[in-house]
Amino acid sequence: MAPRVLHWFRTDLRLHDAPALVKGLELKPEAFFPVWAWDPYFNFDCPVGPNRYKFLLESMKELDGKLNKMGNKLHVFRAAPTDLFPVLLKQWKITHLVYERDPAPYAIERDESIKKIAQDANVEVVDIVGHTLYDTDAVVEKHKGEPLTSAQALKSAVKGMEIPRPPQAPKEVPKADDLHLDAIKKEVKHFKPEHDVNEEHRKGKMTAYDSVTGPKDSLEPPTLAELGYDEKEATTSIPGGEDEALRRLNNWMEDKDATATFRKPQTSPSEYDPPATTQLSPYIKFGALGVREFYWRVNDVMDEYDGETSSEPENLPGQLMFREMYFAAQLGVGKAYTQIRGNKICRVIDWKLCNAYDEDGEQIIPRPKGPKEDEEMLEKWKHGNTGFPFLDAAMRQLKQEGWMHHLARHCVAGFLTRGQLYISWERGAEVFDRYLVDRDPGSNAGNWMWLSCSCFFAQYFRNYGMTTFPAKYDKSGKLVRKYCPELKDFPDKFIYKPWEAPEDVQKKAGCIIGKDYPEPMVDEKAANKECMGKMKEQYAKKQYGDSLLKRKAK
DNA sequence: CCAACAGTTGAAACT
DNA sequence: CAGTTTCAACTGTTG
Repeated sequence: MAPRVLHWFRTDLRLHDAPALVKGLELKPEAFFPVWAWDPYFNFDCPVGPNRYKFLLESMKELDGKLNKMGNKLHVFRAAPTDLFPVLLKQWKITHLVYERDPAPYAIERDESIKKIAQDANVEVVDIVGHTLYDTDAVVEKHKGEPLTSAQALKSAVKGMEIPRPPQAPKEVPKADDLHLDAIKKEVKHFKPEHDVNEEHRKGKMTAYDSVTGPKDSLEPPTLAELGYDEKEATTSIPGGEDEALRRLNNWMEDKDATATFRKPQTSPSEYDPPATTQLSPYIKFGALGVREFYWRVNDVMDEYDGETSSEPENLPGQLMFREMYFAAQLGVGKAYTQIRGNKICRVIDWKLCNAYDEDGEQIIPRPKGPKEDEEMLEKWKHGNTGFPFLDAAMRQLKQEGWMHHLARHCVAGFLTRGQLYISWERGAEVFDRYLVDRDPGSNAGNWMWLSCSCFFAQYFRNYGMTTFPAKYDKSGKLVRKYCPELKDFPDKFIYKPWEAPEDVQKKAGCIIGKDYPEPMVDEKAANKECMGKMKEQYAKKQYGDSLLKRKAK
């Protein structure tokens, strides 16, 4: 029987460096069906703001356009994959289901179900590594099945493993044939949400799931309006799509000095136009940029470079290695990786506003509110109203652009958790999940554990100064002047600490502290001292998240 | 087993 | 006075 291939796009919205796509095409299918399942899980169980949707939709649209030129299209269905695939496989007489492997816990569980469905339908599943540089399963196996928690451990584990060169982008794809949409519409279960963690974004009516095939059987992705989101709130200036990803990559690679001598800790978090880092993370997240393409392009530039190059972990390949490490940590821990409870690598600290669980150990969604005072502190942090200009600028940039420089993420994360507010990193990760365009559960939860000294990093007495840290990179307060415009006329001297400016300076700047911009919400030094004392106590317990489960079992 | 060391900082004490 | 060095509430990895 001639192969009939369903290519399931998930982490690979691209044609270049697409090993799974190439593999499917090598089967020489008589019919080829590119599919995207608009999965309710990502819409109702994961926090997601308008910017990430905008970026995703642009990336999907561009890929769809490229497939159109080759006489095909990206067929978007609005259903849970487990409801959708049994029907598609049958109606389209699929012989091979092909996809790029996704090493996140939700994806693994989902794909296991899909594999069973495929097996029952006598369909061969072809899953190919491509979202990561290394095969994450192999990395964790090499580490005796344990999660990896250091760059060094990753280095040892991947010794001898090759990173393949990316394959060429296909120039043509076979056509799909009869879609049998009427039968599909009849057979696929209609989805109704039980809960919705994104209510705060849905100002309009949510019609996205009214039909499995979309309005007029268009098989288009839902618009922001269909999701009930306000399009005006999608304010990011980072455009989605593979073309833009490659344009940005090429642009960076042309600057051989910057590429070959890149040192992350020395890049300024105050630069925003353009930023001091590559800002390629959103593209990698959705697979608009192939990570192996990025890796090899950087490597080639560094190989050919005459001068002295920077080294890991500070250089560009080193950044990608952190990503690999987080994936390998996440895979080793499993579903509990994004929370404290049940997470064996995560230190238990008596943070405020931790996740809540019912008697069966299921997380209660939405989370019941904590003490009013704590919730108010979280809100101030979330919306950039803490009274610390650099922190507020960074948080407002996050909300507006869906992106923040890595070192600014350090600064705001330190403040929320071990630095000043002593609020659980779970809350911080949730806010980042909501607003980041590049949100990836492995890297995001991983970095939050790192910054809160819950795992990966332990020197809790190394703290970020809300005024000193930004000043190290930029005395002029560029980022503050851009994202906290009410402070833009303060002199440099006071830009990170306007509350210290004398009254006449505040008047001249047209901004009275406590009226036009908030007073600092805490005494930075005093709060930090208190936090460090608590961290010392909590560290002495030497307790990890898996112990919370054991106690429960008794 | 132990020692050395690295780990995306800050502040104070130094040249 | 600007730039550099040192130490400070620790832990995990490596040899």
